[in-house]
Amino acid sequence: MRYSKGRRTETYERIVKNASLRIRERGIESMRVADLMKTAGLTHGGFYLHFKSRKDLINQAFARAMGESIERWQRLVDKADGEGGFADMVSTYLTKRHCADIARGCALPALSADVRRGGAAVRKTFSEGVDEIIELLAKGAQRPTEEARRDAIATLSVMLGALMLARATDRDALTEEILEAGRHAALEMSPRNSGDPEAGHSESKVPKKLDENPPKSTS
Amino acid sequence: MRYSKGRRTETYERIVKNASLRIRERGIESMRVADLMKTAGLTHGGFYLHFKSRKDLINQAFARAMGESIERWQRLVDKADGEGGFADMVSTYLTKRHCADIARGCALPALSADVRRGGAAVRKTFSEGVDEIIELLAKGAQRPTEEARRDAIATLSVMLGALMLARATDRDALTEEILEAGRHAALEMSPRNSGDPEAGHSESKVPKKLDENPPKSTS
DNA sequence: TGTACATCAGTGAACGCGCGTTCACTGATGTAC
DNA sequence: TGTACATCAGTGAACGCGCGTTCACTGATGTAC
Repeated sequence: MRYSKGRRTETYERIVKNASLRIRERGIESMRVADLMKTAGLTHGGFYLHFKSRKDLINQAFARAMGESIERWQRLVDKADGEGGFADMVSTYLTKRHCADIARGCALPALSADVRRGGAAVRKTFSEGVDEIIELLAKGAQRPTEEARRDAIATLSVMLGALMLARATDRDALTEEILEAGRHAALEMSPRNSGDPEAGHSESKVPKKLDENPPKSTS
Repeated sequence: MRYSKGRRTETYERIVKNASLRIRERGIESMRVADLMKTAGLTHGGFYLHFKSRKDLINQAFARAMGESIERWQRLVDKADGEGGFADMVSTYLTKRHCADIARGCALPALSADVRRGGAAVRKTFSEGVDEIIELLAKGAQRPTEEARRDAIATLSVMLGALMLARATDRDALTEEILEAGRHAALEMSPRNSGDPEAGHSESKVPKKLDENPPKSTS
């Protein structure tokens, strides 16, 4: 099995993949070289055959996480353009499931705080990625670019903000309430929903199926 | 000067204060005991006279940061109830100034990612604090509690999300564009602004003075 | 087909460094006389 | 008022541990003959 063609590339891919999950789960700086190699079924010594340094891997892994996230947004937007509209997109993003599955979830809520404290390469990748996602969200709207981008940013901000708050919160009722409020708000302000001010208020379109625990004031 | 009454308490306070700034600036896990003591003008050995462990200080410092942030929100809301309304609150929060001054800024955007990865004490303090802030924002609204809370959470989410995106971004034009979009959206959805759907569209109330660099698509 | 050799992904001991924590000691202050 | 002593916040050397990085070595595979 050893030396089968492309073996080295396979290993490289496996490490980057694992790292892209790990940094989302535990934070960029918490990534440990030996720990990661163990996860990949290897010992720590071989690491430097594939990467110049720990920081080098971090840059690769972060780029991978961003790339996946952009693809994810692309799929969500494609689906929104087909059936469902933004409602599906929003209610896929703001769920308990996405709350729990940070490792495979969107890189924006998982890593934006780490990016701010991170290196230049990471910040550049992030900025370009965010701009791409904004473009994705704004593209479909039949309105002036500037306005569409503004609403796209607003939608992205609520979704990001609500998911982060929901994840950091440790009381189930509050978590659910935040997700529900986020879904409601994101839908109201999405670029393709509010072409005219009236049409924006689409209460009935917000799917409620995810509310096992009806939101309630809890303090 | 040594042994003047309350000297020990003063030192304790100074360390907690410095730590509360430091964890916001660099993240909870990046806080170093020796480094922090140096900032307080002391050597590392004395640390354990005041704290049981590094984690103990982290809990204290985080509680301090949350406390300050809640007070900050209280002041913002008080001011909003007087003159200015929500416009002032929003445009104070979503500025380049707040972007830059993370250490003394709101703990929510600075630390919510760290909270998710943090200990039980930190998560509890955070959850209770967030609930308090939601209550603060919802209180003034003359509408059903549930609806007011929902809008309060939405406002908080955009402000948090937009500030985090703006901070993580490294291109000035994009940063400004995100702040502006956040200001616009937060104002539209604030609990006291949208008593009826029509009154909510208060474009003219969003202060534009902060746009030295007019937002533009940059990719 | 079988044997000797070259290749190179992966191994694991070792090194240096930073960091949290401990502990015997210091020395300025307050107090007893 | 002056002197001896007790107190205790703060000092800094030392310890153990985890981690990033290096490097001489291993051993399975592919190739030459």
